[in-house]
Amino acid sequence: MAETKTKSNPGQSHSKTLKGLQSEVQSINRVALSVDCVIFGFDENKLKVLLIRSDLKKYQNKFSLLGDLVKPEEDLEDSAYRILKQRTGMDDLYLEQVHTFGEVGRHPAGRVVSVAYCSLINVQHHRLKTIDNDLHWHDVDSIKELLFDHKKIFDACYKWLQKRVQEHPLGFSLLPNKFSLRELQNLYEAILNKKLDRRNFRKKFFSMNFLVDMGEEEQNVPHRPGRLYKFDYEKYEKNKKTWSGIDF
Amino acid sequence: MAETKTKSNPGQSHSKTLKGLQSEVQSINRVALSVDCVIFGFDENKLKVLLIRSDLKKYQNKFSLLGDLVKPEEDLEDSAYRILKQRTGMDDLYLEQVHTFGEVGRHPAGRVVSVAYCSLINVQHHRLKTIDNDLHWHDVDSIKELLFDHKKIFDACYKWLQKRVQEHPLGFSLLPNKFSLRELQNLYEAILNKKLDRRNFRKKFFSMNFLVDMGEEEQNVPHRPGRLYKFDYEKYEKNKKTWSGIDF
DNA sequence: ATATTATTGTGTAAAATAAACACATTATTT
DNA sequence: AAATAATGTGTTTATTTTACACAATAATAT
Repeated sequence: MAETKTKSNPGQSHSKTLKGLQSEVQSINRVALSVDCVIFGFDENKLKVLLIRSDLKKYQNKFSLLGDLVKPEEDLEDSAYRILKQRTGMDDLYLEQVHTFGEVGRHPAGRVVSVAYCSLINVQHHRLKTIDNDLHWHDVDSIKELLFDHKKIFDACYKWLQKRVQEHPLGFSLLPNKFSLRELQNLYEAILNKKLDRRNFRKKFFSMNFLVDMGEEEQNVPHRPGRLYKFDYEKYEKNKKTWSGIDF
Repeated sequence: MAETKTKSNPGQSHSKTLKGLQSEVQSINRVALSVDCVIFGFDENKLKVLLIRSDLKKYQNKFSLLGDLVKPEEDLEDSAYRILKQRTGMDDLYLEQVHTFGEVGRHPAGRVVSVAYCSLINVQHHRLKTIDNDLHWHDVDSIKELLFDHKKIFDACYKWLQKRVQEHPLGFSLLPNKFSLRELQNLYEAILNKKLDRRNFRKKFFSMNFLVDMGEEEQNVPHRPGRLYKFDYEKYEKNKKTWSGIDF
């Protein structure tokens, strides 16, 4: 919040005290604030989203994003990290704020404004410590309806991801540390929902100079194994100025 | 907000009632929510931002963004439009949400989470109905310090604008309805803070097929006058698929 | 009137990037 | 040993971006 002034008193400023503002902030005009996380994963060559069956009896056959109220003494972003930790058992996940949804009627329990965050996780890691029986991965293209306005929130985050992944190297958060170029391409094809040219795809990523050849090969594939690479963040930072895209 | 479940009770769901959630939403965990608007203008070939001298006695020598608390019965976006209307007297301004700032200590009056909006206005129109003596246009490159964390909010919105203007035709909101290509280029140079090649600039905009030649020329310029154009939103919608950029 | 000034309006060539496309190689399976 | 299925690699073409110069025009100064 910034400066408020009564419309009837234009041109007269310095009329408010901090104390007056404090009481305004502490008593009236408050709303419930929540965070909803759209957590993407990548498994079996499909883009997935982590959902939970609604806690609420009335809505128990609907799926929902993972969210919670922001606590009064908690930074907004910390709130999102807390939800991720509670739900996945994982720390240090990729997390970015996408949009805030604040229509009056969006939540049946009253005025709840929700800040949407997008998170990307490595499904393999998550599998080992799945915490909650009601949490499930859903194919993104199977999402037809969600609780409240969560479909709208999901759509916004999915579009955001499709755009963002073409400008920033965030897809690696969805893959194991070591991956083949085929896996990387499958990921991009799943996110963008279109086929890409294999040779041009390889050329493009190699030219960006942030993939490190691990000198290893895929195991247990029923065909010639591909080389394994890892994403090197330092090399990314060093080279990103020289690329063509805005700031991939 | 979405689904909350006590950490101590994993795997057990459908445990909450809507009523229970309602009381949670209505009593505890509430915060003050505000909207802060970064209002850009373009005048004398410079990008400007509309600021107000702080209302608060304690901070009366600091400048501030234009904001207010969100009312309990007001859509978030409507809150932003209300602020714009109050401060500029103008309706139907370009407005887009940019980011939400929710650190615990960001506001001295208590916990205030703020949603930042970016707005673009035609300064010529605004001049005619300036409402408030404490409102002033500031060159964006003169902004060194603002109230609270408003500099951070401003920076985020300015970066957002620089990126957004290269993907969407929103710069026209900053210009008069009729403008010369030189004015348009000056605008882009001011926003991006760099020189552009005049011939390539013209070629690019003409190729996008949304500028309509008004058959008029500039008046009162001390040199050969340029032709005047207007931005045609319908033509933009019709042709935007055919361009090179992501979705300029 | 004339010259001067400042800016408009226009096209092409070179460079960089993106797109299209085929075949030999290598593990695995049969 | 043959069949399978995917890897690894380069070139050609099309498209996009960049760099760059000069004649035309209206206003101003002389």
